[in-house]
Amino acid sequence: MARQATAAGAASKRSKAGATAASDPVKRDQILAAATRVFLASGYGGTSMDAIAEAAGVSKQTVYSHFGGKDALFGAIVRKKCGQLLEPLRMPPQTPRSPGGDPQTVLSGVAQRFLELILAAENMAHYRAVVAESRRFPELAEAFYRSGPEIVVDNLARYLKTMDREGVLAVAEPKPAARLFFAMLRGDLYIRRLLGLGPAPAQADMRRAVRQVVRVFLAAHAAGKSQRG
Amino acid sequence: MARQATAAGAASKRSKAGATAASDPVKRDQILAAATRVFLASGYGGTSMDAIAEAAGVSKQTVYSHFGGKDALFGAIVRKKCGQLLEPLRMPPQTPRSPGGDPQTVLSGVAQRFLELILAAENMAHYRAVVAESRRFPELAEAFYRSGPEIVVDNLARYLKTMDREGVLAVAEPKPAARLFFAMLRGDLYIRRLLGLGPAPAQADMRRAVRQVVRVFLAAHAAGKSQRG
DNA sequence: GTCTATAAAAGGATAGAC
DNA sequence: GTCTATCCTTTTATAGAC
Repeated sequence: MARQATAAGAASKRSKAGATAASDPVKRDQILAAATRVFLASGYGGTSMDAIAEAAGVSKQTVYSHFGGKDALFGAIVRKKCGQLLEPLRMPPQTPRSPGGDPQTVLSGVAQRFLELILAAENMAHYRAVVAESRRFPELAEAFYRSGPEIVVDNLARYLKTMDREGVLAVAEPKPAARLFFAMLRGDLYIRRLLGLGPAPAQADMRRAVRQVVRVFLAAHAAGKSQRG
Repeated sequence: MARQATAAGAASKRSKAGATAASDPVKRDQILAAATRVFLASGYGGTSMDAIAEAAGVSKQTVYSHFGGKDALFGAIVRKKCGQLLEPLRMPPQTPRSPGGDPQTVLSGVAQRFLELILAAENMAHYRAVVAESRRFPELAEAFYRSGPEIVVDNLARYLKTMDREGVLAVAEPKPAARLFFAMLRGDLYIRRLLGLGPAPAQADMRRAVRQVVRVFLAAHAAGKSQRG
């Protein structure tokens, strides 16, 4: 567990405040990267600390020095990936105003980027691991939900609210509508990949899915209607 | 117990040809039931054969006699649950013709039953296990897909095709439309339960979700439109 | 701070009595 | 056919040299 306590009369190690056990950031990143690869490839139960140490090119003891144990290491890699989840979506300058373009264009862009994101192999593996261990690590499941699904819904809901106010779309309940929009994108392509069935979908498949979703969504929320969802 | 055997000259057990290893169906069901509980509660990696034997009230050797090993046992319980997946949906007499009622009623019924099905705790755990081990057991993932998602889509697509032909709905591509319908139902309620967040959804939540999905779906496929999805 | 070597425990699978 | 007892590998975690 690495504790400095016990005989600490007063500041035994004055240099570099924290870092009681290990501090080399290079080794730490090596371990983190290797652990990510192995954990996401084989799952929590299927991964041994030996495998991680070997993949990282360090000794097992070094892994234990940097992270307390298997649970903590798994938590660290899952949390890190949670933090990076939506990075690809922040590429476009994300200006809060001037969304640029008609709703169909905007929604298609959002859908396309979201679909690519959730279909990426690394993110699929991450989701698989979080779901699989959601009982053992409930706090990781919650961190994931808040880092991904919740944020994209909030962002889209804000946009939909604006469109409704401007009379461009009819969206009485922005958040449920946004949730439905993303649910539609987690369709057959997604489930099949999650189960590891068939090859990765072609760009054409993804574009077809995006078109279908946007079409249905817009049909339900055309301006002038008084829909609630 | 207590058998004199050993000295049996000829045809010690002429009765019951097969059954080289084990045959007691009661014990077998005990093991299967216990294994289902433990595997679905703790996952493949988190479950030990000792735990299964104890939960079943038999010795570990008996477990090995009935099923070859851990992998085979896991496969057996997953396959069995795959076969039972859609049983609740077959309750209504499932007459191939005369679906009875307007599309909104029919679709609402389908949606309600499907939502209850996928939100049931046992089915959630089953899905979690299949997804988690889809790398180690690809054939189980495929069996699941064919036992559940594929069948419900085919059934709904057939109905939609009929409605399209009768001019009640406008569904140019029944299967993609059916896939989208069920994707919409795997929405926020579903994801949150899959991640173990919050309590089980109330009936009111489910009905609200069903209403939203059916409303959006019907808006997109109202008769007279020439939608493709 | 990192490595080598080892302790301590758990888990999958099997042998042999009855 | 089922149980008890055991084998042996794997795995988590730690101790001690440098």
